[in-house]
Amino acid sequence: MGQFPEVDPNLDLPALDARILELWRDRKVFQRSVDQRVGAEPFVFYEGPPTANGRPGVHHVEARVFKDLFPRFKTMRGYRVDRKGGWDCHGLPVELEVEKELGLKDKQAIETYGVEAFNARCRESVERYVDAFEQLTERIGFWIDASQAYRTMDTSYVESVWWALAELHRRGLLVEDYKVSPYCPRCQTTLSDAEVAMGYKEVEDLTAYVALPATTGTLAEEGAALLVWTTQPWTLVPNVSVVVGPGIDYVLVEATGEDGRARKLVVARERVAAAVGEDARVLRPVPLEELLGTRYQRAFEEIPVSEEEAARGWTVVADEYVTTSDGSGLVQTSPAYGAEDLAVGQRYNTPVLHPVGLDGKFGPETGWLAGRFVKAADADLVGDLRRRGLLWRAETHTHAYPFCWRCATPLIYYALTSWYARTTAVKDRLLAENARIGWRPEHIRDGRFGDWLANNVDWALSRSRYWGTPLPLWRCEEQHVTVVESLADLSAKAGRDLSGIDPHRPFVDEVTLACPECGQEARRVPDVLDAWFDSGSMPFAQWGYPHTPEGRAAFERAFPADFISEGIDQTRGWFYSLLAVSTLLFDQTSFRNVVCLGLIVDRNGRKMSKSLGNVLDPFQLLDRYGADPLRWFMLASGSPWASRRLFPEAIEDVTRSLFLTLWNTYSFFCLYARLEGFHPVRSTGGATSAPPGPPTPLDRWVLAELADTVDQVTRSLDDYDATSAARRLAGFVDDLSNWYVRLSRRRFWRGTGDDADAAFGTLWTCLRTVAVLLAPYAPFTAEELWQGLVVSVDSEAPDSVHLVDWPRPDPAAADPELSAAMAEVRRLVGLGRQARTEAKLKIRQPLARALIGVPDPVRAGVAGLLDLVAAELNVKEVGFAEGEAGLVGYRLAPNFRALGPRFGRDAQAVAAALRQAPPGVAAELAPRLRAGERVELAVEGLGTVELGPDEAAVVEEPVTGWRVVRDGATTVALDLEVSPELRLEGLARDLVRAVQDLRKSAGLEVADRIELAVKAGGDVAAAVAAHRDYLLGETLATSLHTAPQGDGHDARVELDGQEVRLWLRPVRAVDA
RNA sequence: GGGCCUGUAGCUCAGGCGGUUAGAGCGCAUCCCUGAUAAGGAUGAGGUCCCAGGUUCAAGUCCUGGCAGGCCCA
Repeated sequence: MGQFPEVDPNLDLPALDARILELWRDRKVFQRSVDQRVGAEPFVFYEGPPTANGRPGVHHVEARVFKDLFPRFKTMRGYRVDRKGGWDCHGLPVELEVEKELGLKDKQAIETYGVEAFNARCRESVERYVDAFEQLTERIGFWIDASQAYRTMDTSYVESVWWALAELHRRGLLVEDYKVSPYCPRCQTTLSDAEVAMGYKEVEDLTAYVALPATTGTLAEEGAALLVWTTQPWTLVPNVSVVVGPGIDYVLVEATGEDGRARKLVVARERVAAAVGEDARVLRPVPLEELLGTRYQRAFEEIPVSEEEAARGWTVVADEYVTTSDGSGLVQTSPAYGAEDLAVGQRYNTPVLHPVGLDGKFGPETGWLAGRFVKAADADLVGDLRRRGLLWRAETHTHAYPFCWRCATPLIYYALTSWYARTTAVKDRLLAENARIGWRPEHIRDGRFGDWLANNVDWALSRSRYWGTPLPLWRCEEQHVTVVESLADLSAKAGRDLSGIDPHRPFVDEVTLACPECGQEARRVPDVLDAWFDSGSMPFAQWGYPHTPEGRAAFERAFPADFISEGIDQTRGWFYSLLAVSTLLFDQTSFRNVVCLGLIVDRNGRKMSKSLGNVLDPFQLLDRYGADPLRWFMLASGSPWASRRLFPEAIEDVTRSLFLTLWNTYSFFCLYARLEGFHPVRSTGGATSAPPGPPTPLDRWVLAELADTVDQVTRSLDDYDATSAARRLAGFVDDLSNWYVRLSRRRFWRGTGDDADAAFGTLWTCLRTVAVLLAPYAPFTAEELWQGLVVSVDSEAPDSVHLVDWPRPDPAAADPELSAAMAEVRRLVGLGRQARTEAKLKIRQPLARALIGVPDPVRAGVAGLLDLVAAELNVKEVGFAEGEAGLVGYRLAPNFRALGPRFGRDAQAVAAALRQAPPGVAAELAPRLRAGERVELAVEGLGTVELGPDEAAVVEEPVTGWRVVRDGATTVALDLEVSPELRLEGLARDLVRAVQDLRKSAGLEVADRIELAVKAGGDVAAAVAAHRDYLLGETLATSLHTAPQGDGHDARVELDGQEVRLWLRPVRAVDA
């Protein structure tokens, strides 16, 4: 058997990390931790692929640490947890990164540069950033198999996605539709709702109330105009109808405008004051029937229209979506530029004017507007309306407007054709499956995510871009669509071998097919796929399903996932795409449990962003503090799903309060275990265990706390609650260090008997178990402890903590009564210290007696621990006040839990009577209540009331003239009298202390023996004489002189008002 | 404008089912202890538990309405 290591009391975590990383590599620990569970029940984890379009930030550490914790925990619990990495490679973010690098400004520039070269650069960019992510992954100890990582750009992955689309098409769930979408004119692409959501900004826009003169009916005869409100004046150019609400009351009002001209306007009754003005005069109601079909003058007539079109448009129609929450209650429509507008246009068969180009600029048919970006034309358009007398009022209006989340260009709503996944067809199934998912936090299920699903709309999949999975759709002149589901399928349909082709643009664009229906040439639909569909397909696409037998087997083994974890922003990103894709294809959710994570923000609660300059570089933090404190911070502070403030001091705090505390305990153990030759004993089962030395109450207490910690940590982690588990574990480490070890120190010195064995054995068991519990959280520190505590002394133990089985809670060790009693003891010690502080009597001065009072339920437990109180308070004797005749008084305390329900509003009166019971009454009632009897008490306003022992608690208190300190029902009375004997004893302790200081400054080891000389007079000399053995024993002195004996270390100290001279010299080992 | 979350000490955060003394850590001040020592501990100051109503014998906790911040969506 080896020896425990020498431990450097200074903890250097970054150096420790490097050591451990090497150990893991050498011993292939990750691989073995998975392999040793061969045949075990699988626990399935899915890696949500990060988009490799930039350097990783601290938020990536957050997600990756959670993705590491639970798989490690489950592995130790006996599951087989395969962890396949993954990378999201496609999509606009990557393209934008490359555009920036190449200085390309728009799609035209990309075409000129060449799609093949552009996509090659995209591929390179992705591969470059993947490297940085892999470094971070290793550095933080995130165990995931990077060598087997799936990449959404790989051929087999693309083929799987093609299969998915083909499958949807077969089932009629992939359709093409003409639809208005949020559109970025700079990127020249539509955006998904999730993308739009990322780019809302508060802006001031010019809004206009416009008076459109009626040209038919009674309104025209009266010279009235329709008042419409728009936040986007440019949409009046392609306007084709005005919509009113069927449930809304309209009126005709007369008012004078800014230009001094009186007008008659049709407006919703509710909106008169807001839209027209307080002084508007209501002339008459306008019934809906009168309004409907009324024709009006176009606001702008730049765009030529045919007679036929003119006949179908520019009339008043009705639809439910009109509200009176703002505007005038009359809404203008331009079907190509608004989703509701298009719906109304289709319903009433209005013309569609589509004068805006893909670049967001007005086309040539718009006359003076041609070539202008629509949003930039608003001001001039309003000016033009004013000149022509059609403007009622214009004003700026602050509202949230969507901008392109990557390039910050204002989006416009724009009609294009797109391919859609018909998620609305499976909406009920989405909702039902969502109900089965274990969400952390739970409110996401019915709140944010459930609402989103309830309002589900079809998923627009088309992107008019370059670097993405090409839509596997080929179309001929006759508009017949052919769907391809693999390269083999493509080869067959194209009539030549294309199995080696890169399934990206431009290569697949060049492949043409003979249409199976009509034989004409079919060309690929040029769009690529929304990258969210790629990542949502990972459950099967990561295995190349269903194109190979191995892929099919792997998918079936690992579907659905037991656990995923990502930022809460993925609710409408990956969480949705995963659920939607798997429900469409397999009619079930692809994940059973999901832990959502909040934002990591700076110390002021602001988002970290490059522009604010408040970004923390994870690599710098790791180099400075090591991985474990950062991991712990992510896992243990606050709520994972709330945004959390991260700054260096927060990590330093973790280091100090947890890791340094643990490290001190560990180095303390190793120091004395080496010194005293302690070895854990191997039991027959092969595992080492604590020796069976008789445990002290303190030993039993700490083992009970340990058992409770194992139990609670296990339960919490089973429940995906990392934070509660971490708090319990940190609490135990604190208890172990600052209570168990502190009170047990002397047992580790010169201790070879049963008591020392029990102490060493207990501490070793605790530290060893902490190492195991800590392993999923802080894999580096846990490993270091395991190596030192176990591997160094037991060659047959697992050679890594990460190969160890998770500890089972030990119900036999749990002891809630002892825990409660010890908590009370700690409260007593705190009160005793307070008494000493107030009396200015330092702990080193022994005192004769203390009397205590504690609540009845813990009394028996505390009785067995009184020596701990005595030792901590340096008091000779501690006793309950009860036995001391004349030294005890009683109070009665109300128990509201019992009194409240029984007495209702009189409970307060009963409580007061109890509290104010005179000492004599309390003294008489107390013993009877304790004996379980019911007693009678006079209560003002109620007469005599009978109370049971559960309704009134007895509090006993010392009533001496001593220093008394109280906290609730806990009381300590200290006898402050210092007798001459106690004084000498105190001086002896002072002297010991001074000698120890000298030993320390002389550089002696803790076990060195010394010759000692003390030159002093008066009481100090008397103290030396009276406590000679104590003095020698405490200072490891073999002889005591009254004067220096030659060379040595000496010091002068002042004790008891006089100078004392100390001298010492180490004794050679042979002399001892 | 809507949905959800959050609001407790100077700072970061705990506070099952409502129960009468609201806690911890950090920071600050004053001390103590020291054979874990470039550690450890104690005591103290510091709180209208965001505000206003309500329910209740009893509200940090439950309800309603506000306010502020965050996230998501219009």
